[in-house]
Amino acid sequence: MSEHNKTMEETIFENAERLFFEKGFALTSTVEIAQASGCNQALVHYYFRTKENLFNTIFEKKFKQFFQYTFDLYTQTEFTFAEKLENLIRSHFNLIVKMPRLPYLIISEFTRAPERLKALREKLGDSLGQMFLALEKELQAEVEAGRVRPISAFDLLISIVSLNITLFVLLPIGTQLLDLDEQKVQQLLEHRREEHVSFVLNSILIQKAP
Amino acid sequence: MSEHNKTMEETIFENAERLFFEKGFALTSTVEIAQASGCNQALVHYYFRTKENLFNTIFEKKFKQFFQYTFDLYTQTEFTFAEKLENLIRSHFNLIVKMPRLPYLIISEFTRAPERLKALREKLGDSLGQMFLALEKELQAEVEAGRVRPISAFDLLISIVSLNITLFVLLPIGTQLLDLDEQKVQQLLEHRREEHVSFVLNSILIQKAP
DNA sequence: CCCTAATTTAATAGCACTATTAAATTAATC
DNA sequence: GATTAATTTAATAGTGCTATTAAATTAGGG
Repeated sequence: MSEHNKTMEETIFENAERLFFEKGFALTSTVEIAQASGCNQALVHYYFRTKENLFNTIFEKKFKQFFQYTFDLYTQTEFTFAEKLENLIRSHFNLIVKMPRLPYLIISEFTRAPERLKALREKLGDSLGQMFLALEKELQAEVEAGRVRPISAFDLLISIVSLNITLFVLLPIGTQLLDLDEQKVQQLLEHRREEHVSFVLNSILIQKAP
Repeated sequence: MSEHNKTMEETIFENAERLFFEKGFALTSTVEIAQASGCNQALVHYYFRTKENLFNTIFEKKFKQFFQYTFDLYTQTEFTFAEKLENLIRSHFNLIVKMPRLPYLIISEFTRAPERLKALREKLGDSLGQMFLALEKELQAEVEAGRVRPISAFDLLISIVSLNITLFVLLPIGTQLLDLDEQKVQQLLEHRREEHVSFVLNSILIQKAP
């Protein structure tokens, strides 16, 4: 239990968050947000002025959160490269499990209004760049040691991200298409998580001849 | 040159196609389609009755086209498994190059209205299933021969599709974020196409000890 | 209890859009 | 050239939405 009862502003914010994530910007109206929060629609505008404003606040919060986590994933150091990579893939996957609609939202909202990207790039700061450089350095050391096939950190990350996000972007469609129940979905996710790990490690690690 | 000048119905259809692919269903209005076609907005409704109708006609056409092509990709037989796989990945990639906005449209429109899936599943017929079975059979033969690590056709296809489509879904965002010009985009695509081939083949083929 | 500020509501202006209708125009046929 | 059908337009009903304004209500501090 939190100290105080939720203020209406918080309630609105949370309902907006939920609805935007469920249905995206265009299909969520301020009327609906108000109804879900048990207040008048004008109140939504009183607190957040515009729908765009409200959405951006929510979106930026989640976006930053996501990339901050992603950054944190790569700061442990007591592992081998292969282990760290394995961790990275699993953690990134697990992170998306917690925010399964974020990839779709990022895609659809930046496709709708690409100009917002530049603003976010600044707000993100260097964290992503730092992580990238750290990975690149270690990766190239492994390549030179002959333990990893030649590949750039850029390519490696794109591939990992592609595998992870597409699964969640296509999951609603796949669930519908294949008539999957909750349990089947769970199984599929666990299976694919390990498949992503295998897929990437098998692809870049050079097997020693026995 | 075609035999006759385009009828207004065709003009409307083509402009609608272009606009829907550029901006998706929600952000394209029948007014805009009419303006682009040089006619009154009522005419769009005269020929196609509703916007939904027009969109579905266009979408189903492209969707079928895409999967028909995909199916055709896997009917050649005079190659080794590795070569066929290589072909499949490259051709699938090249196909998306020709319809780069289709993946995004499939994702966004089925996310918007998932019930349409069932209808399309029937219209697609067996072609996809056939291709799937053919691949599965060959794949498992390779696995048993020890030339390929154990993996299902399902997993393999998901991974290939993930790599290929995410690239195009994220490309508009990436282009904006990294300030890529047309030439850089071209280079990136060619590079990634080959990277996808390497990534998949390295991942599933078992290297012989020298 | 009164005053003031914060919160909430009711009402509505105004926009963009889809879809329909009836009328006008063009083309086709006889 | 008159008649009919096909095409196109003008006008508009009707919907659902965002945002604003002014008024009403609630809560807190003196």
